[in-house]
Amino acid sequence: MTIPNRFDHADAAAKILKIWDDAQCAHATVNPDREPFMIVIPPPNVTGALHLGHGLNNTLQDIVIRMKRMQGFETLWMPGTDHAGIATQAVVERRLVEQENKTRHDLGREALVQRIWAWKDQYEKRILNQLKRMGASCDWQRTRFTLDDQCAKAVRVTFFDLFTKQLIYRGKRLVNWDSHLETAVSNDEVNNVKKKGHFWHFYYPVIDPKPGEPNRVEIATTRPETMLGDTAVAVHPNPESALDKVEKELQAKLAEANEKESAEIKTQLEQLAERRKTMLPQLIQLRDMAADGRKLMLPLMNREIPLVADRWAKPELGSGCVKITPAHDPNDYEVGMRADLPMINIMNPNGTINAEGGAYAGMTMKEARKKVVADLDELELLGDVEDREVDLPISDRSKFPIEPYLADQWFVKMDTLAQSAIDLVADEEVKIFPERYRKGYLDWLGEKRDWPVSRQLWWGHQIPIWSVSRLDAATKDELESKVVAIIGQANDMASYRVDESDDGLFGIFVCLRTEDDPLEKDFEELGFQRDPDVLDTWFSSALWPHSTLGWPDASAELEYFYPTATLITSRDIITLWVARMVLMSWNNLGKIPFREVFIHPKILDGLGETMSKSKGNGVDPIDVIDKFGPDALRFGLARIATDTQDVRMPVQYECPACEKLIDQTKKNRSVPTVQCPACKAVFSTQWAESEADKAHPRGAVVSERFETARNFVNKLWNAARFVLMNLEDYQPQSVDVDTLPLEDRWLLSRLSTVTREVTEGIESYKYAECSRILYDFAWDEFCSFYVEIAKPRLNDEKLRGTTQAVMAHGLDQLLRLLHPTMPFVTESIWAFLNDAAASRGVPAPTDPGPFVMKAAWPIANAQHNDEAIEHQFSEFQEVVGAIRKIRASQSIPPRETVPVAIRCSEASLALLQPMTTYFGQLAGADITAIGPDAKPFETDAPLALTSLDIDVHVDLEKFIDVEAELARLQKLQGQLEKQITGKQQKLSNESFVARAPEDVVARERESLDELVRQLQSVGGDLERLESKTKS
RNA sequence: GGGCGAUUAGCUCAGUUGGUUAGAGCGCUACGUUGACAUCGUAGAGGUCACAGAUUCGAAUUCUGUAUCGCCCA
Repeated sequence: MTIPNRFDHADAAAKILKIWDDAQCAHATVNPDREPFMIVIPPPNVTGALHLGHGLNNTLQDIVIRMKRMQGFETLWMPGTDHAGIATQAVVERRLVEQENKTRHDLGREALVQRIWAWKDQYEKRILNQLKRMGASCDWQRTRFTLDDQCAKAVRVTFFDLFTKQLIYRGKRLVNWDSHLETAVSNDEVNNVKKKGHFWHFYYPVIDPKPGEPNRVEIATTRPETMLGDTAVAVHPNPESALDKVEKELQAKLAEANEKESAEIKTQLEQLAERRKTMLPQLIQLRDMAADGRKLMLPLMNREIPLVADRWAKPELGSGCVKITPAHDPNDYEVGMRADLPMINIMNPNGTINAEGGAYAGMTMKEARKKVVADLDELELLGDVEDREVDLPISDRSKFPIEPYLADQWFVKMDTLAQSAIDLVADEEVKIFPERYRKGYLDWLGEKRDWPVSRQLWWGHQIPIWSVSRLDAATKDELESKVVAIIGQANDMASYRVDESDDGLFGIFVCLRTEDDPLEKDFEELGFQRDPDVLDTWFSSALWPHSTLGWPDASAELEYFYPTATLITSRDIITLWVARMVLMSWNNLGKIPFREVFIHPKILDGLGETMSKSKGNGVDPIDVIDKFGPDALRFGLARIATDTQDVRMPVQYECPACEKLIDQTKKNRSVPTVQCPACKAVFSTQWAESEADKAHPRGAVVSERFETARNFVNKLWNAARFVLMNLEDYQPQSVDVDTLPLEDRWLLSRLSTVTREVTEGIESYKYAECSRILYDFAWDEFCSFYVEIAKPRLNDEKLRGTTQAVMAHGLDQLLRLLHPTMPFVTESIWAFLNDAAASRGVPAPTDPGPFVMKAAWPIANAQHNDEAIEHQFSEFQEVVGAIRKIRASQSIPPRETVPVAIRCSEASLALLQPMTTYFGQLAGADITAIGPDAKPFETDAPLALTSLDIDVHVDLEKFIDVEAELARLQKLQGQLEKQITGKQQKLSNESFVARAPEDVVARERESLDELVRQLQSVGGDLERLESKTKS
């Protein structure tokens, strides 16, 4: 058998994928003979290709899925993608502008949607291919898309149900308006950035002031243009008590403050006192004027606006008065609601000033701002202009500033829905890991804020509501009776509601349960029009676990697989997605969607920033796979998935010419070409646009963090290669475990422990720990010790057969345990192992099956677990280590064999005697004496293993380097003395001796004794060596 | 402003209920390639566990505060 000494992942992976696919290894069916286990994939957005974060997310899911499949569950991993309304439409629109200089309105709804479908097809294909190449064992025959017919049906039925339950209502609400995309975006899609701005002070004249009253009021704003929509100026209803309250808080803070803070607070208190003196009387006067109904003249618009008393005005800040623009500021909106103020919308959907802005109509916000300030200045109504840092809300989708905007939106009432999702997590029906994320989930739902679900987009599930509005009472009654007549008996398919608006007019809203219902036409003939808006993407994602299984239709799959077992996702969508899946599942099915949720860390780049394509630091999993292989990608990700903290992963460009890795910096990650510092070749990056730049070969962005994992794959491959090379004459045989030599029983015991730890670890999402356990076991125990010991045994005809049996079993078990993390290399080796040892196992050989992917997961054999054996073996390992240390300090060449004498107890002798030959293999040692009577050599290098009561002596006759030996012993002596001093101090501390538990004290005493003995022995050795050099 | 988390070797991270000399990988140093593996082996150097207090016989670990960083919410 010839096996190459490198695992050719590129060649193997494609073949293995095909074999699995042909054998339908990942296909799940309803199978009453097995217990079901299902996970739904968090559907990736079709907006763009997958990055390393997806790589992590899907690797973790696949590890669980693969283990469960091997454990015999009927395992379904449901794949699919998400249409990601705003994000995807925004990308396509941006390209439209860039490439054709067209807007969506130039194209029209149908044509734009068609373009987005084309985009979706392209990226869905790419994404699914990425997942497949990573080895994700999804049931690809069931692949879904949040906008496909089945999901659409689920969305429609759910929406109708909520509408019928009166949980969907229409409201004018202040929304975050993206005036570039011309849609509302949710709070979660808004980022606040700090920007330098100004604080402009204006004066509004008072109309008919009474004697003694001021003739103008000062207000200040960071957004002057909004004054066009002002409908009031507010002053605090009780400025004195408000100031008292502020002062009280400051005093309380002062009492607890440190020196530095207290100075600051004192200054604030002084300012407050000053304000009380100079401004309070005026604020009280203004409050009284407000009570008396005094009005102000809004400049530029020449509109009378009231002076109102409202707690939103802060007497401790600025002039103490605040302008109120209810239609363009969230806080002012609240004031407007409280004081029943008119709400004047001054903005067009595209962000320009509308007719309400009078002379300013048609200007952009920016232009209007400039002009308003200039005009007020002209009128001598402009006061100070301060520099100030302001929070500027930016749309995460378009990167344009957000305008608060009053718009008609559909809302889902969250009250009872949210409560159900709270209860289910609070009662641990749904468990969230790590547990700390529970709080955020519960707090967010606890606010029970209604969910605005309208999106002014074309890409998504169009809202199934037809409406007629602005009807007077009589017309309403007439139309309503017609609606009732049309609906008639079909009230399970159509539903309506009537709303009265502020101005006493009515609107009628009809919701239809199914797509293309013939009733549509009937309503349209009555003048009903379908709402052009689409639903928030999360509405369809919220149904994902059950819509993918066929809901609302009854399906055998739904019956069998639901609820799913676990959801593995990232923390930023706990509220947006996880919470909504819980409440929607409860609403639609009365069931939880999943029993557990695991939140995994995020991957950051070397600078601690999130990876993203727009920064240029994003890593494509495919690039990592091409360079390091899919197993290395997966193992490399799994081993960093702890539950504590996000992971930093420094990234590099790979020079396509010389393969050197070049660290990414803020500078070089945003340039179109980079010159390799090693070979001076120039390569292009994702930013290359000009033909000249693109002509250079592309440099992939990867991370050297995957080298460790790649090396591990190689180590496993080569260990397997060794095993396979020594199985040529393998014959299956049963093994009597009790009569096996120590090293075999040690391996079996370790396998039992590792199997238990890994099984429990994967079940509790401890990926990093499992990876480490497997890495250490495979490398440091199986390879470094078991295989090394097996070498001489395989040359011994008497031992060869059993050795082959145990070794084949060890490799077999290791492959199974590693398979969920490293599916390709393990499947590849599995095929070779099946050729060499078709039947294998301890104690009795069995048929392992054609695929490790479908092989049985190991069960920790408690009978093989033997602590005494493991302890004994570690004695052996320590002796090996001692010999190696002495050799290294003496620079004895590895190929030289050195005589070694081991002084030990009778018990240790019994253990070590049968293993003497292995010291040769592992430490190049020839054991000349072993047992209680073993003596030092004439030219001796000793090392005492006091805790084991073993002295290791190496004969240096042929190699003695006195200086080196003296140095080694002196260093040892120094270390011992330091430790002894520490222990002595500890033990001379009376309260330690008195108060620490007895066993701790006893252990300290014992170890001190041992150290002293060792020091004496080293002292003796030193003396002998010194006298020898003198003689 | 509120909440959550982090700070351990040059880098990236582990570190169970407080108890021998705080670990790993990469990087670094020295030595070593005819048979599984140089994507390797053996050994070594490298740490005031962010800082300041408190609790305790004993603190990387528990508590309080400070600083810095990250995320979420307002």
